[in-house]
Amino acid sequence: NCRLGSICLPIALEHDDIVKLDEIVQRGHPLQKGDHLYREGDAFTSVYAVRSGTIKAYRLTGDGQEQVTGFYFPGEIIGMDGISKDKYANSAKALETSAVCEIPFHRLEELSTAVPSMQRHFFQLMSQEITTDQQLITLLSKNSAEERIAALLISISARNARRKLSRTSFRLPMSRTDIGNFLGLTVETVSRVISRFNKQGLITVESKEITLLDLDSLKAIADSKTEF
Amino acid sequence: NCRLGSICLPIALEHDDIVKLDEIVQRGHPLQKGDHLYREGDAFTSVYAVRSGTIKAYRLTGDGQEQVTGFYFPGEIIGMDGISKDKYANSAKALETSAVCEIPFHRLEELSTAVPSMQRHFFQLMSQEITTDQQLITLLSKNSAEERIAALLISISARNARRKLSRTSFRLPMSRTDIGNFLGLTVETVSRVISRFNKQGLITVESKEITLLDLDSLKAIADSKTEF
DNA sequence: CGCTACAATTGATCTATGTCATAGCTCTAT
DNA sequence: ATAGAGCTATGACATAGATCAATTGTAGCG
Repeated sequence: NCRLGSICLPIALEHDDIVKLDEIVQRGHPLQKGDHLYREGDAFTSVYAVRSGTIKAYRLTGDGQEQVTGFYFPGEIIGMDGISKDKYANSAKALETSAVCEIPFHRLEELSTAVPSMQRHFFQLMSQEITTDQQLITLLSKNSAEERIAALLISISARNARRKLSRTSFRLPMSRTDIGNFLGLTVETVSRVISRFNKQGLITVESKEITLLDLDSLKAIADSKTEF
Repeated sequence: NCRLGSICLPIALEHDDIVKLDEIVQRGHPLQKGDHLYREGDAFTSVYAVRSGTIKAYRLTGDGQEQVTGFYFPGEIIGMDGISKDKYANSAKALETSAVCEIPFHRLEELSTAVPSMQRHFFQLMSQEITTDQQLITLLSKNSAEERIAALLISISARNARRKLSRTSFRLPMSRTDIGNFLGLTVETVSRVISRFNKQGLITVESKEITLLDLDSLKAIADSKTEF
């Protein structure tokens, strides 16, 4: 029922292998809004597939500020940053009621050794995370506030589409502060840009409910520099 | 002689396993300044361990600008971003005469299946790349020009130290333009900050030759927000 | 149901960094 | 050597976005 085979794992795996993976996955794990899945520095044990809800990943800077490093939606995998040092490099916190599948890493390693296609798939997931981070680097280093926010809206829209949800109408699970933090902007700037998009007729907003009225124009703004 | 065992692969591997790895590595590959190791979009075949010199990784944005995503020094591994889509997501170019060891990925996969510690090590390398990228994200989104440049200098210094080279005196292999591009700054800002550090007695510069006179102060500037 | 605390908006002002312009420097190739 | 093509440096000016401040909106909670 947690369709790992099709969502978390878009790559072709033999049916038998999916069954094997299925066996090591721990279900359940309901999280309330604000609950932590793990914290920066905790011993690394597992990666998690988001089943429902939204998870925010963030790390603390030297002076105690928060840096949001990603938002994770259903079907996405979180926690792979913990592998290198055997402890999580980020904290992960639920932005709303969420559920995740826990995948104990040592089991995943064993399975990867036994099943080469599983190993390959996991290499690909990690590589994917690298390229996603590099896209964010580009966004932060080259794009204006408007471009960054348009890119985020388009990204969320595309991820919704992948889950067969509306591409144009959805609820933003994160606060304006989190958006700003993720995109390297202040809350005020985020608020202003969103208001501007609203006035320009590109979107409609009622607090967190958002409707993208002119996807093409938003894409044009976002893609002016980078795909995201 | 290419001491893979100790530098590229700091993790403990059995002697026999190192020998096996050694067998699949292709030596040689001399690169002249400006030569490409691979280009964005090329079919992914191998990852590379830098043996000598410096390699710059970069990608092109939608409007054709360059975004530098990393500098790779001896002992570091480049090309892992290519795994997810079976083509390189970055171009890699030699900033000076360099040599690399080519590690064909399909051989590495086979070896990883056969040797669990090898698999684990490669997972760790990829995870390491993720956390490095996330540190850069933080740097770009939270830190001032001075902090970014101090952080880069400290990072290069630390990587030199790891190779038993001088921690305080070295040649910057990349141009000011590349530095700015990597750090999300313009050349002019890079130049000005470096001049300022010079005037403040923190460093000495003669074009690309640089000496860090006051490592502690530089660290204080860099670490004010983030380790790098 | 109303209180409280936090989230979002909006305006006024400030500032770090970008942009533009110029000039000197450095390396490479002839 | 020397010419040329890029690099690097530095100044003057412009601006996107930060900061500060005040107001309104919203969601938990007793």
